[in-house]
Amino acid sequence: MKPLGKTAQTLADTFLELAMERGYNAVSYADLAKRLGIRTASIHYHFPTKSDLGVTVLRLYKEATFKAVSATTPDNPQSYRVAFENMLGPVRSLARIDEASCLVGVLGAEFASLPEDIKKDVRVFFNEQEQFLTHLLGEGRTAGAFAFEGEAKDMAKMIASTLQGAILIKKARGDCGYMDSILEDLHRMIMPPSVSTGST
Amino acid sequence: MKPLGKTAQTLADTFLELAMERGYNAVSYADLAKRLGIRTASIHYHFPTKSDLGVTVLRLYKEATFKAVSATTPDNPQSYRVAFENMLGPVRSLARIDEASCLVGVLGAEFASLPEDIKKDVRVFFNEQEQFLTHLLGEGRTAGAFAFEGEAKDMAKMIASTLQGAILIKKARGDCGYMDSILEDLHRMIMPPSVSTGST
DNA sequence: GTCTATAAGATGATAGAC
DNA sequence: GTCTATCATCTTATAGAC
Repeated sequence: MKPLGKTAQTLADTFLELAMERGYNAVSYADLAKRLGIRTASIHYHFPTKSDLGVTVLRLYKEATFKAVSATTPDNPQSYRVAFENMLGPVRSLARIDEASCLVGVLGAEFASLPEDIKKDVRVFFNEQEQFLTHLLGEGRTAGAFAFEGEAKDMAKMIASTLQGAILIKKARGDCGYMDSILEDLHRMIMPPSVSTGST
Repeated sequence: MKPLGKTAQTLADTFLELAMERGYNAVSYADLAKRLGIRTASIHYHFPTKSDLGVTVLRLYKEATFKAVSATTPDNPQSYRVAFENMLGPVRSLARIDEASCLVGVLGAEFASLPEDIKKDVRVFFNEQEQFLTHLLGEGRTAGAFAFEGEAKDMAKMIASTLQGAILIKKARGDCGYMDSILEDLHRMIMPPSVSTGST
């Protein structure tokens, strides 16, 4: 929606970075203040409460995650594969940072301890991700872009779960290469035999 | 190793329950004291520091997870399938509790904020799980119990990641049925066409 | 083993000056 | 927008009585 001011944006960026490493509960205003060289009171000017900050960061994260998704064209099979690859973009970025994992996954892990606003947004994220993937896979299969057995929704759940788990294990093991075989396997799982692995 | 006293055991059980819902950082001695009807000082008698408690709980969790794994018999294909199903036992239990997810996954999500002892144990857990699954799948395939393409290690990573991610998403969405299709899909992924889904 | 009492520090947050 | 000062509360942890 409305663009953040410079300090607010830096605060959001920093909070995201730390939360992806430690979790929501382990990031304090004091941590952010130290990083930016300001006082904690100044942060409250931009984000009155911690949950305000969390909601904003989650909103930006969601926008970044779904913006990469180009519009698909029913008569062009290739467009579905492009959309799928776009969806993987942020994942591939995260895969290279060994201390970080998906913000939404982290929040999911801490779920019961989160403020109500954030709980809601995490649920919405997973719902929308599943819907997006289900449509992409279902319509893409009809268009001949993908090939797999069973329901599109079940494949969407498989892919979302595998990515989420892999990125988490990658972080805990500090192994940047962990996701390589996973991404290839997922690719193989939905691509017709003719399509080769599109690694970046 | 050494069995815990009654209070220590209850403390460990309660900590596990709460940590699987909220994360490690969001469970305090005050929470435990309230639950057991004792004072926080009493908890320090059983577990001097919080990381002592965490390490103990993680050890018990690991033992419960791996104990279900029966010894496999190379000349009996069925024994590999039994071992695989035993491994899924704890997962199926967790799948039915909608507020809970895997302790190790939760700790993985909070990784950078954890005490060093616990970080180490989390890493060891994931390492051993991968090794166990790799051997089970590899030798099981040789024995004719499983059928899949590619390296056993890659399939082990797929399965571990998918389970971890699915159980996390299940918790965030509060959807007990979420894992049903996932477990069936994983089954289908490694079982020869003749073997039907062994649902509990 | 459990208690009271207490400490020392962190935490999220506010009021009001500049 | 950022600061100082201050707050109430929570957090892990210890000393010592019962």
